[in-house]
Amino acid sequence: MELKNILNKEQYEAATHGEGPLLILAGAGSGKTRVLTHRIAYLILEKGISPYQILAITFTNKAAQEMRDRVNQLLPERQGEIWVSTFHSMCLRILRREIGNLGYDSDFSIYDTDDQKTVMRQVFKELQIDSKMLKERLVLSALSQVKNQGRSVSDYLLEDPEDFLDGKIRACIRLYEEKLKQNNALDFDDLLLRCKELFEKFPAVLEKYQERFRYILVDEYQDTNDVQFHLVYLLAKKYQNICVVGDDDQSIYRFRGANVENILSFESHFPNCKVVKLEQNYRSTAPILDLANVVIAENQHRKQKKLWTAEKEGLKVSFQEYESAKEEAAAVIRGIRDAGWSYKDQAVLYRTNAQSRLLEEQCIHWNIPYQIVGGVNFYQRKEIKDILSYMKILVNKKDDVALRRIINVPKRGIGEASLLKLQQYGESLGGFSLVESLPFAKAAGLSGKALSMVGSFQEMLESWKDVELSALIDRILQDTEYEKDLQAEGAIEAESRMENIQELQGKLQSYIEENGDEGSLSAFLEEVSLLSDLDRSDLTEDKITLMTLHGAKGLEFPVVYLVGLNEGLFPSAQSMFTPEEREEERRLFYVGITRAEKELYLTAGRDRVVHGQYQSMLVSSFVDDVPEEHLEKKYLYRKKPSEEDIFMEKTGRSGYSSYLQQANQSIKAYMGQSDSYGSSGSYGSSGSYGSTGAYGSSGRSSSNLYGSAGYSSSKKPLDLQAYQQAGIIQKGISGMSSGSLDYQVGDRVSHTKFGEGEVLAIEEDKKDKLVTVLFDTAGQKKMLAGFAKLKKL
DNA sequence: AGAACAGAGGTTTTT
DNA sequence: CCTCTGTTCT
Repeated sequence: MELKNILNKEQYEAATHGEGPLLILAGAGSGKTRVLTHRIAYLILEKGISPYQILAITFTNKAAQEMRDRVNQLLPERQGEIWVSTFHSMCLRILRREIGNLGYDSDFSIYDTDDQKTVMRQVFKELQIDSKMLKERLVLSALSQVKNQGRSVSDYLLEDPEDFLDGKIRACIRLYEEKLKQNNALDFDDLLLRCKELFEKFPAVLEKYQERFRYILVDEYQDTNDVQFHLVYLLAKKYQNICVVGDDDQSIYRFRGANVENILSFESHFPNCKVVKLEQNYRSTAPILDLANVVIAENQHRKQKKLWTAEKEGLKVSFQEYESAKEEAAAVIRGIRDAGWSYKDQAVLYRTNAQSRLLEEQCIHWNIPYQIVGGVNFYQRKEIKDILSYMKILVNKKDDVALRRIINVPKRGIGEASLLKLQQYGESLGGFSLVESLPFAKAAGLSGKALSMVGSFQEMLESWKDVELSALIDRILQDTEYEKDLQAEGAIEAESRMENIQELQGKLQSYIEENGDEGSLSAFLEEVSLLSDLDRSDLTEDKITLMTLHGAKGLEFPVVYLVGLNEGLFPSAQSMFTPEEREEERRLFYVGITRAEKELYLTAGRDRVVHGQYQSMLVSSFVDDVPEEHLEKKYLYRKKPSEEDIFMEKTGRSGYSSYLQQANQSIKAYMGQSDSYGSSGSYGSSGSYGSTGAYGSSGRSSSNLYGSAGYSSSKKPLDLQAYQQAGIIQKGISGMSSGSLDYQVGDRVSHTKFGEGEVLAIEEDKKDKLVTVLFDTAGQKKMLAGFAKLKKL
């Protein structure tokens, strides 16, 4: 093969690198998949490596599929021998074989985010924790963090809690872990963590896989988290034939534990490593690439590099602000309709899934075929999860979560009371799960209708034992009369749900065709449990694509619209506080820009509905920051308003700077005399301050922004409302929830994002207590309500 | 046990 | 605004 003619110098160098570690720093659009696939082909054809010894890891199933396809094109006769999989599916495959070592049954279930929440809700109930005080997702994210760092959860639980709240969190985690074990279930994070533990505790097992996978390739390495790094490290340790590809500028998964350091310090983990930089971009025109370079150059923490292209021509990139998000959506969709491109060549990208709705409405209105990728996951839909739960309990008899989900769907008159009896009886038998306890319903004390229904339910399960896999879904639908139950919701709804079930059936059918006799129910469930909606998308149909920026990673389109470039939305309001978060948002912007091949349009809408109320938003600072020569900008009315303007608009007064001074003095004075406790006051309790970018009236419902919510306090140390208006302090930053915990006025506290602060007031706001804290971080004063992320010092 | 009602809370991003 | 949760009533 004349690789030299197909690849450029650097690509060639990377593809034909021999033994030893290799780091490929591949900029956006620099042909990294090409390099990876050719490298695989090179190893097999030129180096005589057996395909069996190659492991390629990607981030999504879709990417895995694409790589498989492209490798197959190069090596049609060696299909299927190479392991191309995601981290999760790789670990799953290994665990299915080896998890016996860790004391699990190999028929374990996999719990997705919803299942995790279900379990955590049970935990809260059992520990009698009020979900006002602690949020399920807070505990789950704490746990996820531990797991993603590759720490052993049992070690973590041995540590002393840092405070009261932390103690509660740990108690929840302990019980959660017990429950998962009881249910013979693993969550997503467990798949990785257990696999790592397996390798560490059983050297023989590790060695087996080290021997097997002599050559390892990892794509999107910048988004690996610590466990993933360890897995790679362990597997590659012996032979050091590890090749990773990534771009630190495209690291956008920090929120789920991705650690950019993994790629930045790869060279120190694998000392004799060869580094290849791919900087020539083959995707985008010069103006697009130019904008991308300007944007990403603002980030401090990155490896220096500059993409270039031979493609000098190209349409200039433009930015347009619209009156409202609705008009923005309309203009974009009309633009798509009138463009000379086919629909499938055009994509609209946005920051949050919620933004898809306006666009969808416009597509319907203008009759444009569209496809929303992501959002509500197919596999998380109620009807799909129901059917899958029926299937799950046939495989894993310990899966109480699945059983509870469907034992009364459709309604059978088996309620909470009956389940409790069953559960208790099962426990008395020595750890019987609910499914295992079903035959003992009578002994457990059930009677009447519930008893007979449990009996027939159990017979039904029994009768499914010998049903052919291909007929199973139909049988379930038939025996449970599931469709009848759906009808209750309404005919249209039922129809679409049945369509989804048919799609699942189709999925099962093609699974059976692919796997033949090898296919089993448990293997099917396993495959399905790791699929996401992104994997379902078919980008070859002639429809425009709507998706989040995260979903767009790794894809490219001739024409791209980046919508919703409003401060508070993108960059997101919750990620503007630390430089790291801001940089990550900017990388996301960069990823968006670099998806475009020929044309790129940036847009914003001034007014948009947030929580049912209109908010007027500023143009994103990401747009403001770009000099005119790189981006043609059309603001609607004016440039970004000054602080003075904002103050004017809100208060109708001038003299912002003297006001600011006065305000600062007042705060200082207050902090100085903070031993005089007891002040309380409810201010601004209308609480719709969502985004920091909101600065007031759009003429519609601005009153809530600085409106009349009563300030009632006997002592009135601060004119808090005024401070809010002046933008010195903020209240109601989302992500912090209200509740009650033992804080007192004057306590020093620390917050994960804002650093140290002092409890300023504890207010009684209807039912909930609100803890209000004044933070003084990096010279900026911030007011927060709630305590979810607070630690007492 | 189940339906009907009221109220609170919630929006990043995903394997 | 819309969805999910908890409560009350049958």
